[in-house]
Amino acid sequence: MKKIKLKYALNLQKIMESGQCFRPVNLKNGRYRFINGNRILYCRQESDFDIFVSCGREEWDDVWTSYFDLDNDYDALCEASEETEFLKAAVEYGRGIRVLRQDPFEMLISFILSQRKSIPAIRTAIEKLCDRYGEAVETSCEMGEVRLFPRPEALEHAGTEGLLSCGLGYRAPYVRDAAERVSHGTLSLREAEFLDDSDLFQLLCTVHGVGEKVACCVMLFAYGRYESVPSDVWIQRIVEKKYAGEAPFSSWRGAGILQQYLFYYALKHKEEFVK
DNA sequence: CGCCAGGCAAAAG
DNA sequence: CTTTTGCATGGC
Repeated sequence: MKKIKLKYALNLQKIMESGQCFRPVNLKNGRYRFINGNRILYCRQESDFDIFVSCGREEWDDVWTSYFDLDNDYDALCEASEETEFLKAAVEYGRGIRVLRQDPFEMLISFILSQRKSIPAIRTAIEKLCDRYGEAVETSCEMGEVRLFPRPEALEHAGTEGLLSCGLGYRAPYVRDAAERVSHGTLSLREAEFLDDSDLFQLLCTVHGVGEKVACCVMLFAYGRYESVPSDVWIQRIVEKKYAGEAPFSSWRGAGILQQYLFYYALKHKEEFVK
């Protein structure tokens, strides 16, 4: 394990619980496991500014720094916005959260199947998909075998029946359609990187089962579009309770990042927000 | 058992 | 164009 000193606060537990990722785990021996594409990282947290990682310095700099968005000063974003009392409290409470830059296909599928599911149920469904259709990888740390998120071809060939057996329900055809389009090259998630926000949004919405909210999640969590602000039931509750029904987020720079603090705060204070 | 879940597409008004 | 409705299944 190599020790890394961080420029900005990073908190693995908060990231794991912030609803933007579904596969990272706390292994309960003080170690966390993150998966980014075909790379696997084990880490142990000493403080918000010191972690031990299983990779070398080179891989950390090349792969994980951008995954954890560690060149971005989130506190500066907060100060630059038209800050509200609640935003300040939420940023304080959630300090160490990072908006991860995750694999586009994984995000597309994950958020398509997330609709009308609780976060624990989303995790269960995704793990089943990985166990059945993901490539098995042996880790060097004697941590056993890990399954990667399935490739588009694997989900395409899983068939609606296979997807149904992972608990996808009525979303199975949506996932199949998306996997097929990516697998056939009809939808190029790599070229989508070069589209501006508006074109990217419209492209994502052409996928069956992708609406405004899912498209925003993919833009924010896979493509680093930090002005993208997914609006779901939790955000609507926050707007009602704390902003008198009118969301000021959309005008903030880095609104997607700041909104993530609000979302995390609400998730961890359910009593306060559930009607 | 009943209720709800990081919504969406299709139908109806 | 805006509003309503049906949706499969797991977690609690």
